[in-house]
Amino acid sequence: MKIEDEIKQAAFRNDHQKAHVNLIFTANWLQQQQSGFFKQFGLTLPQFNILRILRGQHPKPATVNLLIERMLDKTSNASRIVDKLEAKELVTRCVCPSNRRAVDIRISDAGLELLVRLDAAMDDQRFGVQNLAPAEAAQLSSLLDKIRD
Amino acid sequence: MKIEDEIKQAAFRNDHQKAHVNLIFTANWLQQQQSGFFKQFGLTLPQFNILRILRGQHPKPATVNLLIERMLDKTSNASRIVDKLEAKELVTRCVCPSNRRAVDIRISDAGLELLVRLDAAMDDQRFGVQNLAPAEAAQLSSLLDKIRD
DNA sequence: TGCAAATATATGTACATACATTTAATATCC
DNA sequence: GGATATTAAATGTATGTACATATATTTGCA
Repeated sequence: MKIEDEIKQAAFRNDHQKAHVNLIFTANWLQQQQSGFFKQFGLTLPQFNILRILRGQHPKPATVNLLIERMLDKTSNASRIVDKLEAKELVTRCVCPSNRRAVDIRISDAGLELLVRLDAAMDDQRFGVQNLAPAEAAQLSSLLDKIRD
Repeated sequence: MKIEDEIKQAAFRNDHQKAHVNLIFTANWLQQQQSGFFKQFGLTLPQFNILRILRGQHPKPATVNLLIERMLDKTSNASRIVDKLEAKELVTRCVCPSNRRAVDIRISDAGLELLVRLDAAMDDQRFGVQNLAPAEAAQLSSLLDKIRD
């Protein structure tokens, strides 16, 4: 659906403003699609992102600092998200032996198993970007890169 | 900067996954740019969005329902955002005379004056979408519309 | 008329975000 | 070696988000 109809607003001032609003709106739409998906597995999107980073490190540990660096949203509070994952026993946390200020965080076996199930489910799930032809997807990435220049 | 470098991740599985991650990342980046901007004026982004809707209605009142319909993020809690705006005396709220279940919300003179200052400041501010040529901005909108089909 | 359903908003709870501050451990410099 | 600065993580507070529930008002129909 065109963005004008989607948000029931009169015309935009120009193509830039329209693209801007469309970008915020669409990313939000995508995030809602996904959070509904993750909820089936008892996870939130940030929790999933952290689990995925931990799998990338596995079997090496990650510190909170490393999580913050790698997270898509750099300003969020990794420490408290790890709290929730630890409560679900999807990760382990223990003081780093070589630097007792830092904390070694590792994905647990239960966490790895959960991600396996998620991978399978995600392959079945068709998120919106699948509506684009491969060339269109590449072009979208290129336009987005330009915005952040 | 290319998205691969931005999030320090190895190659993506395909153009679709890359576009997807890029979309979430970029919209987040934009929102952070903006929320820093609005903070100078003592507002958050959702508060600004609601003020803008109220200005669009002015001098007619809006109800909470109307705000929810018009807001970009439809699931957020308009009632409590109006609480904050009311505390700053940027809006007024009173029971609708013709339907005492509903509440008439209006932007105050102080709210209108704040938006005038914001408009001026936003014209000076160059958000990322300005990096795109007009045709590119139009194409971005068209790609985003396709994703939500 | 009176009672149930629908509507408009507000409130409660859990979680996430943004940002400042605190606590503890380590590094640095004199 | 000891005071000070730096670093890593956790915590506090205010705000926003998501979703369920509560409260009040109006509507509609038996």
